[in-house]
Amino acid sequence: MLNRKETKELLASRMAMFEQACQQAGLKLTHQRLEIFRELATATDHPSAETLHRRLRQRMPTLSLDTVYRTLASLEQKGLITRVKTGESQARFEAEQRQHHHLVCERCHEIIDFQWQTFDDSLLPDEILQWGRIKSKNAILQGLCSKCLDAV
Amino acid sequence: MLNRKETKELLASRMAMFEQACQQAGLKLTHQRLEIFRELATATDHPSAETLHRRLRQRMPTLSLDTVYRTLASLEQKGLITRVKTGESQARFEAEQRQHHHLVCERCHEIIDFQWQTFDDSLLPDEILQWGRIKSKNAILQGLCSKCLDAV
DNA sequence: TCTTAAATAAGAATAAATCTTAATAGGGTC
DNA sequence: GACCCTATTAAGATTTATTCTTATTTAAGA
Repeated sequence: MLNRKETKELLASRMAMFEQACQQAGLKLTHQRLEIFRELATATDHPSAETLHRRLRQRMPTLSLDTVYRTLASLEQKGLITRVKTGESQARFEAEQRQHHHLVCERCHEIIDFQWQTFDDSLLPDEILQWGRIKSKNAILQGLCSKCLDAV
Repeated sequence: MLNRKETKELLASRMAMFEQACQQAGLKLTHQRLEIFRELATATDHPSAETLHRRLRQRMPTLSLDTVYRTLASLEQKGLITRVKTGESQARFEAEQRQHHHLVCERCHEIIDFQWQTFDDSLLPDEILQWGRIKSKNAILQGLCSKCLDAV
């Protein structure tokens, strides 16, 4: 695990990278955009727009929900964040862009990231290759987390 | 590929299995329920509730959209159909319950099923096992299908 | 500092899904 | 086959999630 100082430095470098990416993408460095990204980048629970808005409102009381939606959509479009594929009604997001996979609790909808090098290294079935251009390859595991198992 | 007669027989046996499953689940065999399932079972495009409703209305003009939504929800809850995990605003469904994986075009949102035995046989990373009870393990590939690649 | 286009807040509007209610229809019982 | 009971349905109202409209503000380049 990282200590507080290391975590802080990591975030600072992520924010610096984000600012650079925004400039290259032609996006202005607005306070709202920076804070929305920062909140998402520090969250580990793949929050929805509403959840982010609720959290950010603590420190930015005038932030509108629409701005959160609009910002998430534009950052997704520029490839700076990702919309998580779920079956839920509210869309959920993540800032993590390194290769990883998801473990989803079908009861509480918690989503956990995990690494799986063996999968990343595996070759695709041959029939797939003629389909088009594959851009990403991910695993989704579903089940019940231990908390939900206990809660029965 | 199957010929017309084989396809017809396959569907008949699926419908028989579905009827049995409904009875075991305590669901009445209503005309609407049977037709909604039949339509989904013969579709290969992972349709949304609205798409199913549009198709079914050709032969069932009084079918309400609400019934399609309600039926899909109850069949999902009984494990007879599956809600496909996408990032789209409209939920999409499939009747296929055999193990398979998805190939998704990020431009036209076409979803193709495929088999991947190597993946199915692979072992999960150790850290995962303590998380809870894993019920399913699937791969999602994303990219651009050949039609969309050509259309640029 | 000035300018300009992009971004924002607020509330209206739309889209997707669910709820309410009265009517209908499986499917078990006689 | 007629009857009954409850699940299911259609229709339209409602809720929830997201997007649009418009007037105002602000980042960032001249």
